[in-house]
Amino acid sequence: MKNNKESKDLSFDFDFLDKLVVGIGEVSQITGIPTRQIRYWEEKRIIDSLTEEEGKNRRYNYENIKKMLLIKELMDEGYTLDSAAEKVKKRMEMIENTLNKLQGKQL
Amino acid sequence: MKNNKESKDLSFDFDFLDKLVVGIGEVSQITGIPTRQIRYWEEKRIIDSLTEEEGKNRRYNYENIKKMLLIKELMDEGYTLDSAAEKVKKRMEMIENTLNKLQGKQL
DNA sequence: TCATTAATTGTAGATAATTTACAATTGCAA
DNA sequence: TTGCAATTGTAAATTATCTACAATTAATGA
Repeated sequence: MKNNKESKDLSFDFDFLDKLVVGIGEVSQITGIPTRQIRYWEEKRIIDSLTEEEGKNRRYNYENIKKMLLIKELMDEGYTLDSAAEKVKKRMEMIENTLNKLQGKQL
Repeated sequence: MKNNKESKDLSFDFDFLDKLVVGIGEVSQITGIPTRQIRYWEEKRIIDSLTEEEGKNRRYNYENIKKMLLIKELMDEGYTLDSAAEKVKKRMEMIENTLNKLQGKQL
């Protein structure tokens, strides 16, 4: 069953999350990770963005942001950037699953 | 019971929504409302933003964005801007309630 | 039809935020 | 102390947003 775009009650709002795309400044505010560091992670291909062309401003979706937060968490626990990034992949899959289940239930 | 910041499973993520603050460009992308129109609505005090000082870039939270979407919906149904804005207030309260309930239950 | 008001749209010039690129710095482990 | 990982600094260019003033379009009532 698809998420009904017309539903007015919007118990919660997965459509919103789907459309949610933000710039690097906002990501930095949300996550507490400095913009400089976000660019560095991207440069190292630890994370990626939705940015269309180079030179244009970077864009991130919920998944991107979530990934940064998870990596940050692990690094605070002592992981290196690379190992954290690796570990996060699996965690992301779990989250993806959880979200899908919730979405399926339409809350 | 407070939302536990440390919870790793993050069934869903109300902390995220709380921190979510985006610029006018993103709001425009998300809602489909042109930036020019968003500024106009703000000028008319139909909506508001979190912007700290004038001249700095506008910032919006989830509530702000939701309000715009609701107003847009009503105007599509034929309401005038002012009457839509008025009607939306009540609807916002209902949503606020729903969200609070969900948050209370921790999903 | 004409005037009036509501709603939106256009844009110039100034400012804010982000970009890339090159370089320096810091911390840690061998 | 050498080497690598991770981060940080910043200049100059570019992109995005800002305000302010004005024009345009649409609906309504006289």
